Amino acid sequence: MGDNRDHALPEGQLESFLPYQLSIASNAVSSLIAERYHKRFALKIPEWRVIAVLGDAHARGAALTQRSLTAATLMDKVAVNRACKVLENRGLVARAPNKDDGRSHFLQLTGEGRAIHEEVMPLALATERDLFADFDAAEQQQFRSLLKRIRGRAANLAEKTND
Amino acid sequence: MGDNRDHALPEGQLESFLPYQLSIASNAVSSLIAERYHKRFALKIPEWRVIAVLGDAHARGAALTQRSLTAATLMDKVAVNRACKVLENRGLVARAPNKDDGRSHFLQLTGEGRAIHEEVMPLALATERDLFADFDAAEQQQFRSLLKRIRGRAANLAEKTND
DNA sequence: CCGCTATCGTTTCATGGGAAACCATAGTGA
DNA sequence: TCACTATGGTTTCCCATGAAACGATAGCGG
Repeated sequence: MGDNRDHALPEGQLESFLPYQLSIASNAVSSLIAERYHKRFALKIPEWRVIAVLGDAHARGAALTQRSLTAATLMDKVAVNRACKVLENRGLVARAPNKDDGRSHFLQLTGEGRAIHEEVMPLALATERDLFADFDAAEQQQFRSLLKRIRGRAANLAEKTND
Repeated sequence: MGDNRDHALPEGQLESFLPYQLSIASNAVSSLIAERYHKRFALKIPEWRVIAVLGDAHARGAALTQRSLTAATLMDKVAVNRACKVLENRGLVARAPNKDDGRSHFLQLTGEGRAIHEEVMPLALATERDLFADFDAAEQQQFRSLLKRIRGRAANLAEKTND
């Protein structure tokens, strides 16, 4: 028995475990994006998401509270708050009082914020294109649909487990 | 104009951004799994992964160093070390000296560890089945393949960016 | 054998992110 | 109007994670 040697694993069960594959794929993608945004705009992903949503809102002539940002980004309200503070300090976002509710403010992109948004979105879309360059249209659609189903399924199972 | 009101977003650009969908789907799945493992075995995901790989190795009569665990799980060496320490303290994993290299040890599941492994794997597979219950075989295969391609792509782009 | 460098594992440190506690304001019912 | 509860936002605390520093051993070249 000197066979107990250390060696690399030839395709263990972990490799074929779908949630594992999902996790590492997602991590790889997130890392790439985080790196690009950080390098070019010194923005973190939560901040970028807020900009994306606020830019969207601005195009529709709307301003949003943190509450609706939380809903729109699926991020934690703390994460939203932190991102907003950073963006406000950088002068990319401004707060306006909400006369209907003294607890909250309306947030919107400043001129500078919109300028960043104009640059940021193309980088996002370019990165998406880079990543999915060798997916044809049908595959992209399929991928979207599979992800959505999985997400629904997981949420569904989670609430059942929480009893 | 009093149109600047706060309201939920009707399908912004973020919603359709594929990396975003990937991220939230992955989070939902990971949370579900983490919750289940924590509830039934008080194991965290890194610990579970180590058990999975060591169980695999045991079936092949092999013992592994932390180094190869790191390679096999794609986790950080610190994460591997921490998981191993926890498992060792719980008596699920034992260290044997490595006579060829005084810096490392061979790790393997104890009897109790194997017993847990026997319980843990079915739960993993059941969860996988739960999650992908409404995917037919072709869809699962497709999903696997798409994930693998994306992962490769992202890794590829990342190294190009790191220059 | 003696240094020099590389590698394994461990510890320490910094950062990110979520949970819970907290404050202020809103809304509701007596 | 006066409690009482609910909610938006903020702060605080804690845990998970990865980077960097570190100690110990290995391996290599003189």
